[in-house]
Amino acid sequence: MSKCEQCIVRQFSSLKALNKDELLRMAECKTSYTIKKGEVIFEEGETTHGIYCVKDGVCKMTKLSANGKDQIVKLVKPGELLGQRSMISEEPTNLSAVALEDMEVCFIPKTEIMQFFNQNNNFSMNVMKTICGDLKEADDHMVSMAQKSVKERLAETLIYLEENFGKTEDGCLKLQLSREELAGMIGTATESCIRLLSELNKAGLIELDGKRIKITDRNKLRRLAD
Amino acid sequence: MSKCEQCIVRQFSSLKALNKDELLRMAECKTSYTIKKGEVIFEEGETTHGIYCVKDGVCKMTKLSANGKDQIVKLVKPGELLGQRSMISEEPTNLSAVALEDMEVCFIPKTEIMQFFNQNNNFSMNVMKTICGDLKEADDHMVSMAQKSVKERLAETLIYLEENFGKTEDGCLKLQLSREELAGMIGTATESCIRLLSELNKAGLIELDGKRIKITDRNKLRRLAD
DNA sequence: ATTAAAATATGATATTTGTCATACTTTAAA
DNA sequence: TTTAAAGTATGACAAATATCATATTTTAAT
Repeated sequence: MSKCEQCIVRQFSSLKALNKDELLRMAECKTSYTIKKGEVIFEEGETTHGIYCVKDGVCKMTKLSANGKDQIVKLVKPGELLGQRSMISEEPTNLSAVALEDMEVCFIPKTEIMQFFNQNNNFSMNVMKTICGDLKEADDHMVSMAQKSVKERLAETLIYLEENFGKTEDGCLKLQLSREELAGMIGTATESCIRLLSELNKAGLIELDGKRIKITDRNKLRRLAD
Repeated sequence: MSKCEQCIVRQFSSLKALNKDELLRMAECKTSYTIKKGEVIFEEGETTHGIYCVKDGVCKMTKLSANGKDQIVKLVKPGELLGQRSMISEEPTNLSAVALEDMEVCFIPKTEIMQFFNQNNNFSMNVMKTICGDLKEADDHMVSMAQKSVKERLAETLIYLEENFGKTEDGCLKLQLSREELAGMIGTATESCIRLLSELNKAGLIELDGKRIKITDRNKLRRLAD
């Protein structure tokens, strides 16, 4: 059982407000999991009894829409917490969490988190601020979906992926999504996504090498995204 | 200065967790406003220094998109609070609030709310739960925007308006939105919205009488919405 | 009551996007 | 290494949606 005190990613989440004593208690009751790429952490509709702290690897939060397609609502990276929303609301989760890479996560039971809420006001405020940030992002995201064209959303998403998940030494997006997943992020058909990628490629804004994508003209791409 | 203790709408918001003492304090520092239909309560980008409690009337929360159209992100009715998100995040608001009807609202300064956060854990949890509920709605809304057709979104929205804002004695939607506003809710061009309303009218699912809309076949409309 | 302005309605047309078919390429399993 | 399956790519076409033009109706100001 590793010590939460020494865990670096804690610094990036609401958990940074916890004191030594609280961290020791958390270390004792947490459970660590290794999750392989493609595996499900929890599924839409499930009741979770705590939250997951992502130590390593990225996962997607998806929602199955009425037409049978998986919409990717959000990507979650190391340092972030999973499942706070449904734990606080005391409802089943509205989203599924699926690993996009091999992951390491720690599960912290609800009872423990609730104690922190009661004892540590800084922690509560941190969680509240995080959720408020998520809400703002969700609203902005919704407006994009409603008002922008697919091409604009694709451009926007490519820039988002580069800014938030970085690039490899040769300049390609580090986070590799399938075309289907990319289509699921921007809310379009896989073929449309592929077609528009080709178009951006021909226009010289990006380069395609199989699954790998390199942004070659960031400015034009950003202008396209609005 | 009216007493918060006796205000009915308080029961519907996070404020129901406040005790007598806290309510007295709040009554002393709050400011009441009357807002006429069409007036702006706050504008996207403004910094607010507290929250508004809606006592009467409905308002729309909008965001101006890059293409110059106002997207309606959310409607807020009596009993709900306005501006919590940006107050907690300590950021300018990302949305504008505009009255759709004559309104009565009370402004409660941030300092006061922050004291409640520190003293009253029930209140904090209530606020947190409300914001979590908003987040869930925003995510669901986003998926609708991304995956549903304009016609499906229109059907969905009409049902939402009836369920949440009721109907007049003669069965029309009580909340009267202009076609442009309705288009702004579903994220489409005003003409498309008008055209689809005509279509639903001809198909016998709704009846149109100028600006007024009556749902005549709720089941078919619901099936259309998915 | 009259009139101008705004809102609603509808047609014509262009553009965007989705769907289906099919070919090619990569990946992973036997 | 071979082979099947999955993923990527592209064409052809259909459907959905936006845009522009214009007519009609409603609303509000004079």
